[in-house]
Amino acid sequence: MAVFRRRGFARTSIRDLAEATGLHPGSLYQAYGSKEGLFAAAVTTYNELVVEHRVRTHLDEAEPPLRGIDTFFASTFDDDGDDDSAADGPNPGCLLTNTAVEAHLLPGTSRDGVAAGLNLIEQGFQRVLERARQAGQINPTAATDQLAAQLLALYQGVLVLVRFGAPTTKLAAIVAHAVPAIIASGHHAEGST
Amino acid sequence: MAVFRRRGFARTSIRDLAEATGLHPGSLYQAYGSKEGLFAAAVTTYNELVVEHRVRTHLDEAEPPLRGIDTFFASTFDDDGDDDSAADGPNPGCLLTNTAVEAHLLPGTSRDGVAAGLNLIEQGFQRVLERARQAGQINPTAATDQLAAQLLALYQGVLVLVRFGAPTTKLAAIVAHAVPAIIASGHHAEGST
DNA sequence: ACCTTTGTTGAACGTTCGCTAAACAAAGGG
DNA sequence: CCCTTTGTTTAGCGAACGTTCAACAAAGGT
Repeated sequence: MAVFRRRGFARTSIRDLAEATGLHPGSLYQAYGSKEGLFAAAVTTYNELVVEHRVRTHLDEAEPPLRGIDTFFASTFDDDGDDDSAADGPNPGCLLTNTAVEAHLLPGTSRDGVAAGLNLIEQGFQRVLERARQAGQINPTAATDQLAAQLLALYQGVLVLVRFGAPTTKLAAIVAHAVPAIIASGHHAEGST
Repeated sequence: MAVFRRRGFARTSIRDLAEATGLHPGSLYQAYGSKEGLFAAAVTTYNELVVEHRVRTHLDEAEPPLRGIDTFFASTFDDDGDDDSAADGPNPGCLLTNTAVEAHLLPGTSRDGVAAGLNLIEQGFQRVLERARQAGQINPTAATDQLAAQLLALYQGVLVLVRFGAPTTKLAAIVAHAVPAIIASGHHAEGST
């Protein structure tokens, strides 16, 4: 899973995967049927182990709710993220983002996995925005589904820049301003009505 | 160039490129030295033919200035973009975005090309924001360099979702709300001071 | 016309790829 | 214990890969 995250599907060979898993090619084929099957399983596992965990930690359990959004973004480029990010070398970004740009060249199972992962994130954004609303942190009439979609787009963009190695200070500034701007647009637009 | 954009570096073979260019492998090697050299040249050409053109059309020449930002975003998923986008099949997104997530596995020349392209876009955003400021469309004290960085991140995220095949209506809604929210944050933050 | 330089072609090289199947090992059941 | 089933290993297959180079063609100069 980590190897796919760093190298992408096309550049990761079965031999790379054999080495990373400690299993030999025959076993991998026995278990997953093909390289694509293995990849789809890796995406699913990534969603379960990484995405769900991050969504739960930062979006479902953080207090105050809006603080969780900040840390969700910041943890993509801080060194306190998931295990893979702590490893030496360039930040691997997010398997979903890295895969999204090549997903149309993969079978539908991998694409469905990416879609599921993106949906986890978007729904997580929406839930935390609902919590923020109930906590009086944002306007009661803010369209949280719309805000969640916007945050997802921004999040993907930040991940691209993270992956490309943009300076951490720049990323932090982007997040510090753009996230509140988007969230506040619920306030602002309604406030001026 | 178009093949790289659709398939990425790793998945594009020299034979693909020979077919696309009409030149044989030996000629490609004579001219570019290696597959990586060819790729770096493709990124440079993409910046010159596609990115510069888009930046000039939408950001440098559009009136009113803020309208240009809208069309710059919208043309990533409308069918009236550059020639490649008009072709049949999934939207190829942006070569820079697609490359950014694998750039650390490529030589520095390609990475420099991606950095140059991203910079073209960011500087284009900043120039159009300056124009908007002079036209009285945004707050005179807005930090246009900061806004430009935020717009670049959002733009990259939109491109990821475009590439992944997100519904056009969803993308349009994201752009319609998030872009003005970010731009208005110059207004809003200063307005409340 | 002939020679030199530049550019192109096409076959083939060594390497790597995804994948397979026979051989082997481990686990389970009677 | 023996047999069957399941899982693993390992060598090797055919195909594809990036790249090279001898042969050929085209362009330029005298």
